[in-house]
Amino acid sequence: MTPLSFFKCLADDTRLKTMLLIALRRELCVCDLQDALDVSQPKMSRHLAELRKCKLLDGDRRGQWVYYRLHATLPAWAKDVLAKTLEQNTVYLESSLARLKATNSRVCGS
Amino acid sequence: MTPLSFFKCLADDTRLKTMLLIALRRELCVCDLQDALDVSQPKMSRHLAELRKCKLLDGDRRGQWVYYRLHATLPAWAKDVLAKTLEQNTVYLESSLARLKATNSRVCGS
DNA sequence: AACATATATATTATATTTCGTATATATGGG
DNA sequence: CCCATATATACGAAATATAATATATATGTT
Repeated sequence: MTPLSFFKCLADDTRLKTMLLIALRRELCVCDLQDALDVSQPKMSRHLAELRKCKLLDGDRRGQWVYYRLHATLPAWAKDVLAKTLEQNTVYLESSLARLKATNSRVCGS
Repeated sequence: MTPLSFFKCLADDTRLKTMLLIALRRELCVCDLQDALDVSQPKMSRHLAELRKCKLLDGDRRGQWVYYRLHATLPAWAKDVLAKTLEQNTVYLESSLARLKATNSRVCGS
């Protein structure tokens, strides 16, 4: 993973928020993300596919749900970038986080 | 400057290398960058214009040359991102750095 | 097996980005 | 003022990215 491909992945609102939310929460399933980011199902899935392809994320299926987390091979500097960005940009994630919490208080997919 | 616009700026080879080189060397003039990155003059200028517009860089003219440096208002987290990226990706910058050194051993623009 | 839910992909249209070429502006030196 | 050099911008073409819609696959339930 080159720095360029890493930043290209972060250069889209859906993907950036996805990465930050997962960095924060360790793992999230597709429907959580979809609700938190308020995007259509295919849109969410497409962006996750790209993040998988670039090895930023890895997904594992548990029953009908697929849970995504940071890819095991994601370099330390990339994790640091996510952590720094997260720390200093709470406003950017605000509304997504609010929706995420609302979703999580229900059962996923209910 | 939102995290999204920041990462969009870094999502291009010319702009990313430009930012990293300037983070490393504090300031560089257009022709140095143009030589180091081996790109055409309008291409260099266009990307610098975008980095200026997004307030990642600031340029000041001294005589016929314009020197670029990190924008005074660039947030600390953004500088940290550049520093981390720089530290752990020497290979990515390798050849540009080599060309930069070669150029700097001459007078700029000779 | 039939059906519901979660997720992934394909197709096509649209929007955005990037680039090359040409041209404009700014500075410095005869 | 004329010319050379450095830098910036405008414009149209080509490449790339994104999205909506439709469809496919996988799992769980009855």
